[in-house]
Amino acid sequence: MEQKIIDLLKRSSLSVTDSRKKILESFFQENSALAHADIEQHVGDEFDRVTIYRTLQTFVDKGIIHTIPTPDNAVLYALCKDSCSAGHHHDNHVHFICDNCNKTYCLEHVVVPNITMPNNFIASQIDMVVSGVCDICNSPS
Amino acid sequence: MEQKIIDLLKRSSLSVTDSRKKILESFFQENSALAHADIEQHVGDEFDRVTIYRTLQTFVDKGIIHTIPTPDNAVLYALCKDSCSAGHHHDNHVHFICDNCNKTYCLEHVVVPNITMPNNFIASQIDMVVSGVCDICNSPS
DNA sequence: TAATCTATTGCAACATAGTTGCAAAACCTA
DNA sequence: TAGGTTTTGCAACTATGTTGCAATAGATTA
Repeated sequence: MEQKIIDLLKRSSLSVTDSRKKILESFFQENSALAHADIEQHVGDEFDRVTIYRTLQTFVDKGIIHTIPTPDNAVLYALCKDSCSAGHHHDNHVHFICDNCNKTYCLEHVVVPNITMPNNFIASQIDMVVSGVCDICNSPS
Repeated sequence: MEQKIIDLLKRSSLSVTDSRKKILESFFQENSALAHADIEQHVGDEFDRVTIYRTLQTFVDKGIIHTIPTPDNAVLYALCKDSCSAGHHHDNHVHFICDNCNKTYCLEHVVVPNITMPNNFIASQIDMVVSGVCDICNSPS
């Protein structure tokens, strides 16, 4: 784990610091999208609020994570898959927010469908966010 | 215009007040989705910030307007069409944000396509936000 | 249309989210 | 390990949104 994270940082030409390692660790451990507050909680008060903001921004810039728009307008961050490169996300999958457990998933295999735009409208980016009940919350206990 | 607004308020069993009239007027005049800040600007300092927040919330509750999630996580509000009733929006159209003029449109005639969910995921709501260049910005001047 | 009751507004205070400048500390390179 | 560079923490600030409560405006009924 430690090594995987260090490699990822180096590959993105970022210096390896404690806060970056800890924050990336949160994403690998949780395996779902995280809000700023989730991360703050996960790393404890080991790092300053500002550092977390700046680290997340850096990760977005480098294409390590991407942001997800949500219906209630909280900012969520999730790990990008390998196909993402700095500044150019191939982020055309659907996001799913569970109304029950509140987790957010990247549905990597559900591709955003094409839509027909009205005359003279040109689409460059499409965000699709589905909410409902996830597989875990939906399975019989 | 005045009468149309008063009727709409009465139909929603809301009392007719100056702030409600003025805020609704903004929506009818602009004919695009508005952020809280847009409205604050439009009505001037005639009304308190708090009043605007509460009025928008009331309108959402009554199904007069609906919120739109945006990729940069600003809250936008837009008029609901007649098919919306209190609490139950038939809000299955696509929203469009112009990267150039920054206006947000409800593409009333572009219906959110069906998607196939992974096993055991159940979708209850789908939000689709497209960004790009709108017809006005795209037409030759 | 005046009296009364209820709903709405404005104010003040607070809470949360996010940003910026700058000095101190940590990281990387050689 | 010495140097320059990057990152961090602190403090202060802005923007955004919320709550309680007293004052006011709207609706209702006689």
